[in-house]
Amino acid sequence: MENPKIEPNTGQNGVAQYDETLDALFGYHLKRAVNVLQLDLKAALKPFDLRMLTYTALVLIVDNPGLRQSQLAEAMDVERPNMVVIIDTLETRELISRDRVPTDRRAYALHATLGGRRLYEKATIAVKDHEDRLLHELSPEMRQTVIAALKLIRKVGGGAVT
Amino acid sequence: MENPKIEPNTGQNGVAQYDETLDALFGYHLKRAVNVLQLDLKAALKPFDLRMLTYTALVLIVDNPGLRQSQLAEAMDVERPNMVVIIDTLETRELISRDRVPTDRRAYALHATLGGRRLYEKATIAVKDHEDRLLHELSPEMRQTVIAALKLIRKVGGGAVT
DNA sequence: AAAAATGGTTATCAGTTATAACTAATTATC
DNA sequence: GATAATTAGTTATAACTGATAACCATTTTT
Repeated sequence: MENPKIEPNTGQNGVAQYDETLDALFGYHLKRAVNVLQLDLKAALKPFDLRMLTYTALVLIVDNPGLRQSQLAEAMDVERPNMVVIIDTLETRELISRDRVPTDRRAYALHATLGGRRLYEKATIAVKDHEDRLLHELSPEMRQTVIAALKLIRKVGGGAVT
Repeated sequence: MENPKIEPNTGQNGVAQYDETLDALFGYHLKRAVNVLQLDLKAALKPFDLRMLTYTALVLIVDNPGLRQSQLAEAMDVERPNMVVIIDTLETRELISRDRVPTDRRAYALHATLGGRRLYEKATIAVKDHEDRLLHELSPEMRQTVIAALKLIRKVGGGAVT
């Protein structure tokens, strides 16, 4: 009872690599895998000076020209105040523009600039490369199953999934 | 080209629910599902005044009595300085104790108290309930496939997976 | 016209994550 | 055996993410 259970299964530094309780949790595995993916994604986006949030925002703006900030915030599940700084950095770098909407002078319509679209293209290629690299061991059927499972989780817990 | 692509597929507030570029990314789906799970897990742990990090630390300490802080930090992929505050909160609540190691007077051996073990039991039941709730639509085979896929990702990107 | 709601902003705060610099103690090196 | 290098834990600090309250300007509702 005194010796850590980890002993029979230790990493290079004698450090715990396995825990029965955590291993039994689905969410634990999900979180660890996401950590791995995010670390690599972060590195993949670094050359473009983009972070996950700024990349996602750029993608949504390129794909949905004229989007309002509040729509973008809702789509990204980010609070409106936090959206402001994300948009600010993209606008400062002249990747997007905030254009006044004539019909509603409170709102801004977001548009990607030419530079924004170019960066989007290059960054998206890098992101796809990153995914190919990390997922190459997963068969297409496996990927499909996983994505289906993830959508089910979202449906149960988070509301509508399209 | 002006109208946001979201128009044909909008949520209750006319907000983007779908984006082709993001939808094509495995990591995007993974992240969204994790967000849903974590939100629910957070709520499940709240009655015990535990957060994900403090719960995980408690679990590892209960399951591996005598663990050192640095081992715990490495197991949790947390920097040592950040581990200190996590351990502090658990110790302040008398869920664990820091015991000096006679053979190495620099180190602390971490042990759960009786109260810590009891909270562990109750919290773990709540966490399992939470998972049952959110994963009930996933068949056992599906769960197995997903976990296998997640382990493959970790193997490719993050080093050893046990 | 007044009240309520919406779009965006500012300020602020809690939580997570990372780094540098430090003390005390151990291990390695000469 | 003394000195140097390493290790365990700590403190302080900073950047990033995430959430809330309060505010202005402008619509929309009543």
